[in-house]
Amino acid sequence: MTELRPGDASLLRKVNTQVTLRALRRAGVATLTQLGRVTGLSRQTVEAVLDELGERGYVREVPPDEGAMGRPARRFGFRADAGYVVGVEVGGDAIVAALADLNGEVIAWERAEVSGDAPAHQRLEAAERTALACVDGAGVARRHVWAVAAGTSGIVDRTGRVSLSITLPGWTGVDLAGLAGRWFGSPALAANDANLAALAEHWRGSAQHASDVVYVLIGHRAGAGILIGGRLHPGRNGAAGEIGTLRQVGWEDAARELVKDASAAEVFEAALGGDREAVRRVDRYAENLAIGASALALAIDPDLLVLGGGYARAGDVLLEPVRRHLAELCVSAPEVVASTFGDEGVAIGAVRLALDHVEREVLGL
Amino acid sequence: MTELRPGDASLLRKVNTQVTLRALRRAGVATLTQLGRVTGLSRQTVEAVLDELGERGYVREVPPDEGAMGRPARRFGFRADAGYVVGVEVGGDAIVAALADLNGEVIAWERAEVSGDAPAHQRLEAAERTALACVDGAGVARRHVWAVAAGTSGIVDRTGRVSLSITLPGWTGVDLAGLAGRWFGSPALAANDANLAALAEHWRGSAQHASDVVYVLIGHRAGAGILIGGRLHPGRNGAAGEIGTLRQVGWEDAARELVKDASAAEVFEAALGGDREAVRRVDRYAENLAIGASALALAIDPDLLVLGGGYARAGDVLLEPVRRHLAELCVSAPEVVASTFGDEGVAIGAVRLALDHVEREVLGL
DNA sequence: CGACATACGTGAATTGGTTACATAAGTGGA
DNA sequence: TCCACTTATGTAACCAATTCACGTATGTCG
Repeated sequence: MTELRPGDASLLRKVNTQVTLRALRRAGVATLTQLGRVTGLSRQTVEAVLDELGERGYVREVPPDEGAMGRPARRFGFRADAGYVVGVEVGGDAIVAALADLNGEVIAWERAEVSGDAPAHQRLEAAERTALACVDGAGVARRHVWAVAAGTSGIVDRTGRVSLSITLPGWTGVDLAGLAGRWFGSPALAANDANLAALAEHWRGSAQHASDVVYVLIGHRAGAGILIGGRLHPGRNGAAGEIGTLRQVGWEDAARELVKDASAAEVFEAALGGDREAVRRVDRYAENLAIGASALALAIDPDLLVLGGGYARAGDVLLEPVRRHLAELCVSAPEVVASTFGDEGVAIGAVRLALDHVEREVLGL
Repeated sequence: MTELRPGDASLLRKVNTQVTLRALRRAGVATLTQLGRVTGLSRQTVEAVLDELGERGYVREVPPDEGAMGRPARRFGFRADAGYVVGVEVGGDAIVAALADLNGEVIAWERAEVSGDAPAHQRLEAAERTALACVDGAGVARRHVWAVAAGTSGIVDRTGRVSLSITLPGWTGVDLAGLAGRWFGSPALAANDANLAALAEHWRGSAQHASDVVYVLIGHRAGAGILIGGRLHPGRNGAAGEIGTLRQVGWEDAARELVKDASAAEVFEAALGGDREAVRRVDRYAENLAIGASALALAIDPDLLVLGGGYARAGDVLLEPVRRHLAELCVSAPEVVASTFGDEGVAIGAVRLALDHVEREVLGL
């Protein structure tokens, strides 16, 4: 239930600040009159709001446009460089960090390899180093990082603690959000990697126009992330989408059978070339995948199913059989598309999560 | 995305009207000062709001309290009888209609049997007759019915049309909401029965304190309804929760095996008495149920799983083995409870859905 | 250089809300 | 019966946010 609070006059200003800010960010740079028109507010109100935002450092005046008719209008722009957020993927064999401004423009990447057998403390140190290097390398002051989000495999509870990890040694029980908060002394969040990848697709990828999304992250292990109404649905324990653990679904050994003796890329390549055995194996893998995916699709009836992660790069060689099997299994199968992002999806989703936090807590609402 | 509109002063009044109305409905009857205290608004504002609501017919002044200290305060109450809603279950072999006031108090029930083989038009006529009889019998004028909602088995799309029904003859394609709208000339909604039953449990049943709920309706056929954030999650095509159609899940023939030669009630009775064969059959049924339920639970990771419908009345004889199998299948199995409502759950959920519509559309927000 | 277009600046009016304080209308005890 | 006490009501002054109206400023174009 939405907690409904009474409103005095200052509520109006809050609402109109949000409206104006949103319009300004969409427009990039705009005049008072333009903002008044798109928001439906009077020019005077927009001006008052922008004055306030200017004092708080979120908005700056830019030089007026030249060559236009009439008196030149003052122009304003959102100060995307007023603050920054960091999104980090703490993966099995790599750390990926992204630094983004308040518009979500990624201005720096940093990447580091890490052994899959590395103990938790070592992985955490690598993550911290990578995040700090990313920020320092871009010449951004650390105190300007307003929020950090981290994504990792396994089940992450709502406090940002890894409550269960099967793949990473010593990872269960790690308070990822708590530790990440110390990197920059900022608020910090943590979530499951597939969930974040789903968020990324909804933000700037294949799922922009979908509201309910199931994202299946496929690689050595498969996991799923779920968006309901465009928002993360982690579930009570952060375990939503963990369908792979159901024996009947068969995600456990699906990947193992696929690769058996060759690398996954080789198998997909061979299947694309028409190799009978490879085609059969890919089809079998697709079927297993489709069983789990259909369980999710039937449960949630999403607008869209996105396949991402390493194996998704295979493209239609894999997508087609998945679509075929899914259609057999589902009453009304959702559209199936490939992820837009490659390795960066999780970090981009983490950036989005951190931005969500900033927009909620700092910019108000 | 929440469409963010600019606010002028009248927005404040809207917000404060909602706050006041909610406080008044919670309190039942209250004075201006009391409402001011709980809402955080000034007495004057509350008075102005209540004046308006009084003119619109939603609030009435009641005689002041006697015997209290100080000047007697004017007292106000929500006029729950300003309007009514009707909730109808259009089931396989019965129609159940409930008439409720704006507080959701059910003031009349009406029930009619209908043959499972009855063609669609006959079932629809029975539904209309039952709904009208319910309202007429309570002495409520038909024009005071502000909204109607109907629940039925099968997949109901977001326009309220039955897009797929396996059990009821000729039911696929019926525009249930459209037809129900003609009964009273009111707005009308339609949804899947399990979804509505879930809503009922969340409103006044076993799931009041849960936010994400999976409700499994078990009887001759099993279906599921899903609540996310306390709200209905029908999915893109209204098919969310239709996990039973997945072959691997085995809901298709679970019930058939259970009853085989006896009635379900007899089997549960026998199992309770310790009959080995009956216990074995119930356990097998519970396992099948748990497989499907665990797929839903893993997908959504709900706060609570509610078992309802005819078979759920068996109680712990069935619940216990379901819990046991579920714990084996799920990483972190949700709590499992029995539904609070018997046959009335769907109609009560329909009442809630109709009330939701009224509160949204008529009372504003 | 004047006509035109467009944005800016200011003041009054409106709406909705709050605080402060005098006044009204009960109860309870002397 | 009357007076103190308690609690609610009524009224006035004030504030915050917004809008509208209108005059003024500042550019371009012919």
